[in-house]
Amino acid sequence: MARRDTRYREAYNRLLDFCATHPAGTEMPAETTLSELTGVSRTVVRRCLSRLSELGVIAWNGREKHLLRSPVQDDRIALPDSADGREHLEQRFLDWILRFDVPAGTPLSIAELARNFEVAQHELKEFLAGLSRFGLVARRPKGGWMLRGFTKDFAVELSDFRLVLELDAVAKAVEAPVDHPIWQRLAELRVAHMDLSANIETDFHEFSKLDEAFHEAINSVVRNRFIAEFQKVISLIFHYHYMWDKTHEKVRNLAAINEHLAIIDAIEARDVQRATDAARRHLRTSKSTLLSSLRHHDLG
Amino acid sequence: MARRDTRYREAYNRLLDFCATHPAGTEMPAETTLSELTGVSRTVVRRCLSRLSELGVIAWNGREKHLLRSPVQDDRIALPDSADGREHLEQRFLDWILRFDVPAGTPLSIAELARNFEVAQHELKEFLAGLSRFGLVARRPKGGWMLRGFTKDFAVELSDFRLVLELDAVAKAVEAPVDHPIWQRLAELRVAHMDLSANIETDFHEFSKLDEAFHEAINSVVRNRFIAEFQKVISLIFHYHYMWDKTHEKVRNLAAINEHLAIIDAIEARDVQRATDAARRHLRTSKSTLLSSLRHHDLG
DNA sequence: TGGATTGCATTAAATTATTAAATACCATGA
DNA sequence: TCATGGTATTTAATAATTTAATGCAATCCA
Repeated sequence: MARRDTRYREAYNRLLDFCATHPAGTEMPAETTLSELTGVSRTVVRRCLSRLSELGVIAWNGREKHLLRSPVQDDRIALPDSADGREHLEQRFLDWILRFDVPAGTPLSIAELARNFEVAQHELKEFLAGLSRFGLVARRPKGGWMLRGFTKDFAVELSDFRLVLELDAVAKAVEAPVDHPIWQRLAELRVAHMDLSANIETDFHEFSKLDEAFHEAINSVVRNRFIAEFQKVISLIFHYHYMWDKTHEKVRNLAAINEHLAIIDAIEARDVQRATDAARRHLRTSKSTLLSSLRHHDLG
Repeated sequence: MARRDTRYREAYNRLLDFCATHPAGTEMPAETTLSELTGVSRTVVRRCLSRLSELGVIAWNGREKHLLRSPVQDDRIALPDSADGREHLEQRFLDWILRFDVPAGTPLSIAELARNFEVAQHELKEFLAGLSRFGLVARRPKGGWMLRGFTKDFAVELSDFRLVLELDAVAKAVEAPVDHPIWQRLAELRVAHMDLSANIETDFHEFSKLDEAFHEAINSVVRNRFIAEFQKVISLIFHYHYMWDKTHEKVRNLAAINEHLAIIDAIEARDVQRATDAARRHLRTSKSTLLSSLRHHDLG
């Protein structure tokens, strides 16, 4: 029960590795040194030394501690299979909402989500608490959480807000220094867009990912924690709702591809006016798609 | 240990009140009905009925449950003194940062904060997780949290962004319907500003609160979850840094009061151009104050 | 017979308790 | 005297526990 001792286990194995690089009889460094070496506190180092001493790998008596024998495979301590769960939790959570078309108002069960995503409940709670700051989820009156949808009015405002952020980003992109990674990125995106355009008949559903990549690239020139976080959620919401509206998907996506290309052209030409105009046009399309997807979803 | 039974206690007392309104012998309603009446689940209702039965207030046998006697004061169950902690946690936390001039990079101890603010540790953790979405706090590599500061570049961007949001808000305020609470609020704020202006010699440090109230009022016309949350943090950060710079505080605050009054005038006159110009002027002052406060703080 | 109600079991969420790890402080010895 | 080790205290992570909610089958009475 209680806290995991992964830290200790990892440090222990690392110390074992350290021992292996020295011959028997070698004097071990000070606890503080080992602590820095392994990146853990002295408390953990001492626990490790204790075990090393018990197993007879070292002799330990106060400051006197020297290597007795080379460690063998059997001395190693087992690690719990690395749960990289928290890493991509956001990605996976948003993806889940998208993929299963989770409707607004759905109660979110901490226990169930934690099971499915294989993370601890408290981690999921923290995660939801974070999302609630964006109004994406909210606490329910009698406890628990729910997914919040948004009304048409809100969708309009969100679109407008997105417009403001993205026009700013486009303007900054146009003025990015020549060695900024954005140029490389834009060149790649241009190719990807043209490829998809060529195979639009079959691969039109691939556009969603490309759209996300495109907007992320544009916004990457804005170095601002606040805006970056918001952009993540905004792009999620747009995607989320795009998914709902399957009507004319191919035609719509082809049109969007061309709008993207126009923006890329203008940015590469370093033409602010043309770039912001193109962006404005594209975002207007986006907005109406979002609104119509809301309508369709409400009817269904 | 474990979960609080406040819900049960409150429901129980409410049921007692209900019993008091009926004479002995009255048949009690169904569990479901009582559940709706008290706003808790049937599980809790049954626990309450159990106790009522034990104390001889009712006779309970399956569906047969009737009042035996009127409840007396002594039947009541004690409530834990209402911890409204979570309610104002944000306010109090931000206030603490402000008041004690907590510098960037300060490690935040969950345990200590939870003690000081008298909330449970897990609540504080959720709260910090929320703030981390705004980049205001962050996890430290070896666990725990820290307060993140921001660089001068970031302050500039934040100011610019604030400008965008607030100009939008001002423009919307000018077009607010006549029955919108903003008008009442603005009238009150005008009086408060003039009062403070009259007593500026002694009360100039009171401006900080007024400033917050003013900007909050302006932004209250924008009905958008995202922007609203954002504004909260922006206003916090501006306050936070205002506090650092004590130079010329009186003069600066008097100037700001007049700028505020100019904005109020223009909004009340429903003059968009004048209002946005006034706002732009005020926010320019704000920005330079923010930047100079950063400089002073860095030097100190 | 069927709709409402209860009894029971399952599941979830909130909160405490417990353990691992970090840190602070004192003691000691080269 | 300063680096190092010993010990105590404190903190953060997480499991365990309790309250509360919910779902389903059994049951009662019209």
